[in-house]
Amino acid sequence: MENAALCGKVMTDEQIETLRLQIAAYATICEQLAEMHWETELRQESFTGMGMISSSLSSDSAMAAASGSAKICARQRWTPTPMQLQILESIFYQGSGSPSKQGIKDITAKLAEHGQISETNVYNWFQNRRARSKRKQQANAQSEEEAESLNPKKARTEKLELAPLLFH
Amino acid sequence: MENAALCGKVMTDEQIETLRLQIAAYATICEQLAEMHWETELRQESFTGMGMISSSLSSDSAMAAASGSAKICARQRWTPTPMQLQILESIFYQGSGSPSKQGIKDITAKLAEHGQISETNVYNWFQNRRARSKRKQQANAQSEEEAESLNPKKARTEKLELAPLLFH
DNA sequence: AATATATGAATGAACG
DNA sequence: CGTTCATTCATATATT
Repeated sequence: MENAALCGKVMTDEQIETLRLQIAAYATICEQLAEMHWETELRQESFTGMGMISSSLSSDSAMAAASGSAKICARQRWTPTPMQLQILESIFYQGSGSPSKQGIKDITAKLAEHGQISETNVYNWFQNRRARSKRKQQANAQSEEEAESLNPKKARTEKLELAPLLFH
Repeated sequence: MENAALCGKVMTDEQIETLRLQIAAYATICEQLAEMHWETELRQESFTGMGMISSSLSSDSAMAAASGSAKICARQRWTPTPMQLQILESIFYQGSGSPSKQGIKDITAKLAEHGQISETNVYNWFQNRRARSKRKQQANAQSEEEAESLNPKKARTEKLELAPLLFH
């Protein structure tokens, strides 16, 4: 960075923005790795039992581990990565509001390239998207009253749904 | 990193593709923002539902710069007036923790006499009120526990910001 | 001002 | 599918 001062900008603003996006993507990946790590750790509970007297630790230790202590991290809910969100939005926007069973499989497969995801996640996402989209329309419908009579500017823009994407 | 420009490819094809998609998305969003701007200017009514602008854009300097002097940055969150708050609290206290759809309409109408408000605001308020009321009770349940020693139950600070690192 | 808290809003998942 | 819950995010307000 020091050289930047001497030589002028090394990167355009756009490139810097690109970088920022990439960084965000990596942050997401790291989160997912962390989550995978936790899940693996949980799964190990059952496996580690093999080297021990499994019967004796059946319920008690399991309960103790589950309830009392760390349980490190209780399940976090899935959050779409920016990339996943964008893909989802574009699919939704392109008309396929209710993908079929197979469609969900395909979409899930595609999104899996950009982060951990399950078919249930995709299914829920479309469910919610539809529901909230519809509710928003209903809300808009209430403003129908006055526009009717005296408003000739019906060049009325299509109410479009936009894709909120972006990072925090 | 700073020498990347001198060393050939800085980004993989996939990364470039990602960038391209992002840019396309930004273009779309800009169009839609502009359109929304007009619409919101036309109708002063509930900016409640229209939150999509600020939250997602806040971190993006480029977008912020784009909006520039034009305002677009409308959305402030609703804040109940003391009078509205009092009415809401009394309704909640009187047992109607979950007002019906129609109930929300009525309440909204009543509160509108004391300041700008929308049904969504009322809906959210009751949602939050219930949730936080319940959480208080939960807190009591914890007193049963051994107020004890070393249970660091809250790994709560978790929402880590992780460092990005490297391209591949 | 800077930090801490309160609270309006967004959203993934669950429920009927 | 429509509605509700639980959690999280972001901002307004309070406190130092």
